[in-house]
Amino acid sequence: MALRPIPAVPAETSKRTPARKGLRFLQNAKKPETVQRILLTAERMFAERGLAGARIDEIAADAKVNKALLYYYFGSKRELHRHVLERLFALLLTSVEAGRQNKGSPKENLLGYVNGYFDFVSRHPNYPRLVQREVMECGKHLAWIVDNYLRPLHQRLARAVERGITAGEFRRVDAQHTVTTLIAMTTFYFAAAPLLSELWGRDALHPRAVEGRRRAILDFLEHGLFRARTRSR
Amino acid sequence: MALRPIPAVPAETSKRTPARKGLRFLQNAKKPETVQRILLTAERMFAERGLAGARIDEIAADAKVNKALLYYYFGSKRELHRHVLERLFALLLTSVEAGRQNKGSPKENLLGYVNGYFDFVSRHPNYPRLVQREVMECGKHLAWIVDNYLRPLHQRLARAVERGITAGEFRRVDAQHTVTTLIAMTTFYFAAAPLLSELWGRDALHPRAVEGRRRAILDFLEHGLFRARTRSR
DNA sequence: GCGGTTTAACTAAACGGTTAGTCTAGTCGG
DNA sequence: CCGACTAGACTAACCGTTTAGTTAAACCGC
Repeated sequence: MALRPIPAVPAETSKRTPARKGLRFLQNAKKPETVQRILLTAERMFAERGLAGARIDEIAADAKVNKALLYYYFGSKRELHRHVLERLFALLLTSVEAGRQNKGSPKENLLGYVNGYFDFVSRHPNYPRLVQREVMECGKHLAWIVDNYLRPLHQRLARAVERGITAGEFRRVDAQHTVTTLIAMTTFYFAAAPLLSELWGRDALHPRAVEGRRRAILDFLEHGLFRARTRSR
Repeated sequence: MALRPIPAVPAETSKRTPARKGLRFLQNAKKPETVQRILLTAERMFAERGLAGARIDEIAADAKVNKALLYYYFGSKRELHRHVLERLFALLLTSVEAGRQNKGSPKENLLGYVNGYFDFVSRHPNYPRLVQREVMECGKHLAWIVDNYLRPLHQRLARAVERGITAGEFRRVDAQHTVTTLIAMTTFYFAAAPLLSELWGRDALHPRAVEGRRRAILDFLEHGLFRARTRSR
């Protein structure tokens, strides 16, 4: 049943991230497909079992390379994990960047963010589990992620909500909690997809199920946040 | 700041779960407080770092017992982990059982569940992280948890939603997705509490913050689910 | 074009630190 | 005496990491 592992999805853009010193594969990269295969396999494993639970041997075997190659490219398990995360965060940022529209009403603006985030996560279903894992342990690693990636996103969303409130399009809600709820509705669904598949007896990541989820979120959002002419307050 | 570990909370009832054969501490239990201390420490560690990430030596040291005592009582790391989970599930079931009210309108009924779940989670903030960890990996362990604990709960909630719809009190929403959203709004908040604390610069588990979250959820629920006279559809 | 050199990609196998789990010998309170 | 518990040494396996190579292609002077 739907408890098969969730495959990692490669980057949609062929151009790679700018060079980082000390990392061979980003400088010359004669065979980028191997590095990709390692990254995608690692993404899947880390999402499923976490940094501590994933096994280097298994990642190497699944990626069909010798495990020494992981060290040749990434230096250590932690570094590999960091690269998996950073790759996804970079994709998320560009994805959200692409989906935003500064013109348009606050409602259209917010819906752009919500749909953008939902699109990204449905294209990268491992992302929520990887981030959830980071977010659940209170280490300094977390602070770094928050400062560099999550806080900017949350602040944008919060501002979008506040603009909607001052424009009178949204109800007078708590912006912080509303953003949390928005993120939760998408993130939880994909992070708990194995559970929901088991629970419903059908694959929660099937495209039809995913679109159903999107509709449910937009519906809830519509009647939970937006002030319509026919509704009070 | 708010990145301190989240303490585990002991059972509210003094009576223990019925005896299981093969487990010394449940049969005679001359010093139940030691067993409790082990369980609560393990709960905190497993929530923070997961089964694979938590260290037996560290749990023993934090619980101020000799490591051999963990094996004396629980036999293995996995068994200890299983007991931590089962203890919490048992508490959850009794807690939800206590909070339900079959009389009353569908709305009151559903609110009873939502508040009951919220109360339980806010009293046991480690629960969401422990369960989230289980739910994210697709093992057979998951199927067992779902069948025994999660499915019954979800079904009750789904029926509560459906009754509200047929009674005309709720909008005509998808019951499954609505339940998922209800669970998500509470679960995600507490599971991601370390993140939110970091993000907001204040402790997300502080009682005032927790009550703020409850209000936000109920508000969202009110305007997202319930059909009011003044609202359309 | 051709031998020789370099370099990136990759491997087999060992190495060694960590850690779950065990054992012994014993203490202490009732 | 017995059951709860400790101190701490110990083991065996697991698993991250390293080493010491091999292969193949690109490069280069002639």
